[in-house]
Amino acid sequence: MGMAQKNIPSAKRDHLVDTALALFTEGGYHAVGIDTVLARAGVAKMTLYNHFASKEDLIVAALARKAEQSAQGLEKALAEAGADPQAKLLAMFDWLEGWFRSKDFRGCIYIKAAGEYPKKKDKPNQAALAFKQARVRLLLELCRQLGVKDADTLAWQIAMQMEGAIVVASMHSRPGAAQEAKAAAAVLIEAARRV
Amino acid sequence: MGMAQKNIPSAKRDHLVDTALALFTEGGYHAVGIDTVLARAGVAKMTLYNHFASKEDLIVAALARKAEQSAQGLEKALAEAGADPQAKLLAMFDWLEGWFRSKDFRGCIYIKAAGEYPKKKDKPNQAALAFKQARVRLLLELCRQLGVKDADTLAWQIAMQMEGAIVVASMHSRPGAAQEAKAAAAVLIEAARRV
DNA sequence: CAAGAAATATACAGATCAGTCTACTTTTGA
DNA sequence: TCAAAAGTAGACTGATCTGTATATTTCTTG
Repeated sequence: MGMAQKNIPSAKRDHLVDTALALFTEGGYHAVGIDTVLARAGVAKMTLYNHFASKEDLIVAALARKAEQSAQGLEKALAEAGADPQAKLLAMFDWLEGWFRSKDFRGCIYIKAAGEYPKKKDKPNQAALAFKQARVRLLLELCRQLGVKDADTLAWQIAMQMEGAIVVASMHSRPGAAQEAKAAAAVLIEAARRV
Repeated sequence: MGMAQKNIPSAKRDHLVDTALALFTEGGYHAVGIDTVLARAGVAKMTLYNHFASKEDLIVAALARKAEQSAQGLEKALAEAGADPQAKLLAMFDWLEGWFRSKDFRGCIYIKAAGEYPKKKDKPNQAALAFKQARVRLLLELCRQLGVKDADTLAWQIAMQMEGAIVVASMHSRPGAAQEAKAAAAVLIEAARRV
């Protein structure tokens, strides 16, 4: 019978996830219905439910897809910044600016996912938190490499500067926020070095 | 006939807005239906639609109610901080921490509103942006009083530190983010003074 | 080619959604 | 007191929602 197994790679599944990511990014999670995604993807409803148990699972897959893309782009940007951890940290804000200035920038889908699925047990909420935690771990690792005394505090401060830049850039339509945040991060790093 | 006029003060209307604010804060805007709000408020559906043209208008009213409460609390905190603009700026982060540690802290309803109503023409989006703009204006005024050279940049940097603190506190369940952000703001202010 | 898997179209269930309508009751204020 | 205003109950649209059932077709691959 016509039943694909869940989580098995498939071109249709891939396309579905890509379409879902684009539409949820544009319109939000609750506001965009399954039927809209299916129509845009040109895929039958049963194909969706053969690959995913629920809409929330599709959302989680879309969040994971974005996480891959994001990690890939960021790793490249960090590699191009060279070996210096400070240069890498500051390069993250240039990378942010590139995102802010891309024509399809609609803010952070993880912040939005946590907003629309506020309960800790909600799968999109868990996926969003996991992504953010990974980013903080990356910041913490770089701050440790800086050799500053309180790497933990600095990492969270830079994390907040980044999250704030995303919020300001999206809500106020202010892509230049990235450079202001970068300058702030530089000041924070210098101050942390001096301690 | 039984038709109250829109935007006319009324105890029922007030209670409806309070209930809506609480429920939308907890569960999100699309996820919480009109019927849920009405049931919780103990109010008839026609009472809602006699006071508001649509659900979105009720959301806007709830956002406005929160803005009043927020402005009231913040003004008090700033007044208690004394006349020094730097003290006022740093006091904002203590005020943030109080909010983060309140048992009903669920993140920023304006960030969420902008996320769920992403189009600029959506009324909740406009209301959310207006609130955030007002806050930036307040920060800018305080930074100008500091007498630093680039008050504009400093104001946006502190704004980002605040927004980031809100995101981190809510997503990572980290109310202590407020103090880390406060320390960061102090560093940024000191650096801006030196220029 | 042939068999099995994958994807399809379509109809449907059952719930929920925002919003309307009507007739009735309660509250309010001159 | 009495009339207008405000609020209520409840049925009712008509749309939309997630998810399922079924029968058919297309694709893949040995």
